[in-house]
Amino acid sequence: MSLQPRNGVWVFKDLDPSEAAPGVSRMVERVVMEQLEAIERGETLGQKVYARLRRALIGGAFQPGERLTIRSLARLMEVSPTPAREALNRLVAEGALEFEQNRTYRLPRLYPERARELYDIRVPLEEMAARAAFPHLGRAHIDMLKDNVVGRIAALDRDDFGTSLQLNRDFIFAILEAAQLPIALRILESLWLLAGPMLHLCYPEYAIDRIGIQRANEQIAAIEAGDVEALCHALRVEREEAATLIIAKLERSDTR
Amino acid sequence: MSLQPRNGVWVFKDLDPSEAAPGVSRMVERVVMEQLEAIERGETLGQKVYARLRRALIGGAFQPGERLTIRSLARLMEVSPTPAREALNRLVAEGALEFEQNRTYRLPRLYPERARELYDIRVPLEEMAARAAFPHLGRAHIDMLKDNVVGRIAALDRDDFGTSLQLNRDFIFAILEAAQLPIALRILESLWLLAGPMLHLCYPEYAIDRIGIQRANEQIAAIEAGDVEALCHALRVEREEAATLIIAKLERSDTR
DNA sequence: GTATGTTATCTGTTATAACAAATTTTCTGA
DNA sequence: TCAGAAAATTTGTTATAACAGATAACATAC
Repeated sequence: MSLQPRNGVWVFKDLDPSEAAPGVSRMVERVVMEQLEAIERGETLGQKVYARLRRALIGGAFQPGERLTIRSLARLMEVSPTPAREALNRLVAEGALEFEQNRTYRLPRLYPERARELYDIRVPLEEMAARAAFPHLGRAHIDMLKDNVVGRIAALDRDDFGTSLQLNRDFIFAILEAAQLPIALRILESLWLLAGPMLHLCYPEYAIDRIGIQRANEQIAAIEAGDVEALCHALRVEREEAATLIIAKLERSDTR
Repeated sequence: MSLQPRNGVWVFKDLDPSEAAPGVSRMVERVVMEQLEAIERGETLGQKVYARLRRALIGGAFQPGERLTIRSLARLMEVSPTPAREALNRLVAEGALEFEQNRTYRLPRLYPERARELYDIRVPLEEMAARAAFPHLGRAHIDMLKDNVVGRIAALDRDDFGTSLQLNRDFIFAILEAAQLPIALRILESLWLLAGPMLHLCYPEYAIDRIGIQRANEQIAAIEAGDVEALCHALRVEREEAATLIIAKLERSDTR
């Protein structure tokens, strides 16, 4: 498993065949070790592959429209095809990958309509969750959110967009998790996964003028003031701004 | 694969061990046939098992909290554990099954909070979809919906609650599909699957006074009148009535 | 050079065997 | 009769082999 930076993103994609067969006994040994390690923490290999692949997808490690194969993923993760296939199937079930007619796994292409739909779903769902979360948001949450914004500003100051995006995600889900709605949370997490490649596509551009920071501060202020409507309004505005930016970007680069 | 009626529902659940081993060669032969058959229509065995199991779950074939095992499902469907496990994992990814700490598959228990959450998610999502669908709803759709209601009344007249519930589902999704939002549709289908066992739990009770028919007619009238707000209002009212009934029922029978 | 047919490789799918952990059953001792 | 230990069974997990279909590479014929 070798990770490499590509276009400023951490990517693990080099399927160099030269390192594919480094002695079977050595490989089996390593697999067994990983297996034990995974079992130690109660995680199956399939879950581990899924988690890694998910992180890679959010991180923008793969190109939209790119094809993924069971065996290459298995080689990459140093497991057998079985858990690799399991991870791919789970991502297909979530909509993060597409399973085509000819039985190939592929990253969805990014069309403007897809971005539009994603936000049309997220906005009402997140608003519902925010309303449910509101009574549970106390001093501890507010402090955490403020720290989060401080961290984001610091990250932006040093052009660390990866950390900034991660903190952006943490901010949103800190609120959503407070709603204590497990089904909604699962859906929203899968929607974040679907949005991942898009966000990554134009995040520096979005973050550069720090409009997101401003919206975050508005949301914090609304929570402190006990104003649900203001929170929902700031939330809607932020998402709509992001959606507009992404859709515009996709429309410019839409070759279909 | 033997189906049997239980509590008025079609169930395939008898795992009588006596019919488990009807001669290996005979079984292999049948599996190969099924395999060829599945490939003919471009469907994998895993997809077939998934589709059947999904239908069974919606139909109320399993009790909430009931445990499912890979091998018993495999025996039941006359396939190997691999596609059976694939189907179970896919249902876990959708939230229709729970995967517990001790690595067992189990149907979620029905608590009032779960029903409440399900409707809190469905209502804003379906309203969004209905608004998106509205411009596409023409004469053909209206006629289809009217036919649907006629069929539902006829089904209720002969106490055919299974058909009535199926037509209820068709009515809802006829509108939702018109929105042409693939991601939203996928989510709403999985939510319908999650709601399946609940609906089935108290459907006759809900259908008996035909309040659903009344709401359906209101929705049709709203579409004919070109009144989006009226459509969404009728939709919200219908879902809220159903939610109230289900939650009340679950609270009465909640042993936790 | 282009088209066509053939071979080789790669693809996903599935059944199977082996393994460890959990569960159930059985046996044993009081 | 009951508690507890031991054996047997069942569980999910994973690697592997075999298979059919799809794709690619290559050679052959025009």
